[in-house]
Amino acid sequence: MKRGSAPTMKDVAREAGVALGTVSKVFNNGSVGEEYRQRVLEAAKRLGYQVNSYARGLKTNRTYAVAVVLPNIINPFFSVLAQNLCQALTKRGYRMFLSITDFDPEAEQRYIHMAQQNQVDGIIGLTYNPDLQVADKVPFVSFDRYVSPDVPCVASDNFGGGQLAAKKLVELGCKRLLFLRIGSTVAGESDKRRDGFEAFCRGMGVEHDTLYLRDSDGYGPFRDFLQAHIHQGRLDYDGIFCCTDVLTLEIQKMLSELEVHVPQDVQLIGFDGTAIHMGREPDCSTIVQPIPLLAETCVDILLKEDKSDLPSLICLPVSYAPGGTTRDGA
Amino acid sequence: MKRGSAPTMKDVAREAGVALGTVSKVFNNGSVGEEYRQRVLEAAKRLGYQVNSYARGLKTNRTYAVAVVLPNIINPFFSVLAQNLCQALTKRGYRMFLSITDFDPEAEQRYIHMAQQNQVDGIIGLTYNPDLQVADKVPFVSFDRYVSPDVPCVASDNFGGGQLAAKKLVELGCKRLLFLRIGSTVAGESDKRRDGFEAFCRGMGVEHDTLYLRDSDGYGPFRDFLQAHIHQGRLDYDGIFCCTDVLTLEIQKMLSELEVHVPQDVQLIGFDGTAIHMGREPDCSTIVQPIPLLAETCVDILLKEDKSDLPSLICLPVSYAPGGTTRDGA
DNA sequence: TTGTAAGCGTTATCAC
DNA sequence: GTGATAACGCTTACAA
Repeated sequence: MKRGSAPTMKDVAREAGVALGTVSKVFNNGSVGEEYRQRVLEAAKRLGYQVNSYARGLKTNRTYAVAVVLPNIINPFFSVLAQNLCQALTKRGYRMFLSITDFDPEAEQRYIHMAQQNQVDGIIGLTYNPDLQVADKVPFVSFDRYVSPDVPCVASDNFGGGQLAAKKLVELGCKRLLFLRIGSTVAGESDKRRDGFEAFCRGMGVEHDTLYLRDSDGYGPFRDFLQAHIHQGRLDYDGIFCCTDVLTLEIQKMLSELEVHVPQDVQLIGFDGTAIHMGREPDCSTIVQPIPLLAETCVDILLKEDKSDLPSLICLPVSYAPGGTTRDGA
Repeated sequence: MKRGSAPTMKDVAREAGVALGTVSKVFNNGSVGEEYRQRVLEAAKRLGYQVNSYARGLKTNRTYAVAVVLPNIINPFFSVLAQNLCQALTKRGYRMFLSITDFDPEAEQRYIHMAQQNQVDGIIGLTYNPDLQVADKVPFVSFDRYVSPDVPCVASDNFGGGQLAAKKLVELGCKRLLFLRIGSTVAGESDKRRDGFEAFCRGMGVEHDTLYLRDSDGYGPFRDFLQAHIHQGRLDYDGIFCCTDVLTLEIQKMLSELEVHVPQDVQLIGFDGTAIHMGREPDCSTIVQPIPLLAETCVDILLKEDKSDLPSLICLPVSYAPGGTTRDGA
């Protein structure tokens, strides 16, 4: 053993007085005589030996590492997702190598490239690059976004969630509904929240409007819209479905400034339910995404050996949770 | 090139009609004739070649990967820290491999082991295992916790922060102060928040009390304590320093239920200021930890070539930010 | 400047 | 069941 550098299998073999191959077998659950196995294990412990996973990876082409590419982990939804992905991977003996893109399409592409170069066993990505190039050499699962026909996409049942939100509001007595959304210009699964909402309203003949903003617009237009729809102190709408919980809180704040009372004058339902997965009470009444299940599903699909019959879209069920912004007691 | 598997340098060499070593030099900025370089680059592009970093790592013993070990990334402080660490590492050409311990000392030890086995170039850990074993083979930087004499620890100036909080409250007119803390039983740098607070109060002759809970106690005792210290509708204290912003919000909620008004009747200062690093308004008046700087510092120290003159504790400066729970306008 | 060849620490294939 | 030996894809002397 060269001084200063870590011990290798060779060192262990010499220390234990066995052949190199025998040591390898011990660390790979091969069949080895019990006496030899003990000798090897003891020698390894004496030397403080650890398998060099890079050498192993070079040989086996499996690295037990998965790259996760996310816009950030500051947004609670992303951080809870990241945490659940990490745990799901760990449970299966994989390590998570995390990249933060800050919504930059070029960074997304760069990280995907890097990940491939680093021989990861797979990539899970939540990306906004409409023409993302992903080599089909390494398995890829996309979260909430369609990438290409052979890239499976995992998402919540956004359409169903939109329907559910509208249905709940109607059940809670609302007569005139509003859908509020702010987000990326890039098309994604979550756009279907609106589709589901409108489908339900149309189907039931419920009056409804929609305000659809892009991130760059900021919240200002929401305030203007709400203000313009207050007549004699009353808001024209008695039920609002917001595309995220974060937006719901923001709208609630605006309404409070406009002296419209939640949930007496108007009831609010958001989307995500992240707080629930953080062990907290929900911040608002909301459609809950099954984040732990989403994470497990991403990982399962990614690591599935048989890539032949991959579905191209997997929608997971959402649920409703009251949280103070509707008139169904928490 | 064997069909189905990725192209290697050998394939590129053959395709370009040059020797293997030449290809290697091209990808390592060695000196290669311009004509050869072009030939190699083109051949590489044609084949879609990417350097296999595992093979490279095996040879060079540098993997450009750093393990980050955190209790979770759901707590906003940790998630902002993780994000900043990730960015600091990326900036320097390193990848972040994240482990979530959920405060489990055994998991901490396990991940440290794993990280070493995976030949990372270093480990940054925020751990609660009082007798963590970390091989001195791989560089380790500890966040907020003393591990051993030769493991550098990076933390905010918690003592100074405690003093600053007390000083601010006194400047804002408080006469009788209270320090509230809940946290781990494991000793850490953040315990010094109390020390600094008390040192200031003693030095200035300010009346003060302290309530020091462990996580397992829950928030209940705080409520009892506050209730017991309300006489004729007035709280005995007019200034409270809470050990985190999360606790501050919790206390604020309790006080509101007890009909004590913040900041009129009592002023609150928290610790962390995480919201500021998320681009939000602070949730409460607070002592702000310089999270981006903390992350940069961890990474700088970890990757420092010359390990000879490592300080054992690096304290970074904190600052005060008003946020509505004190009587200095936001 | 370019090519050759010897490893890096494993795993895997064989003879034994 | 055990032990040589040849890869794996790359870097790096060293020779040409």
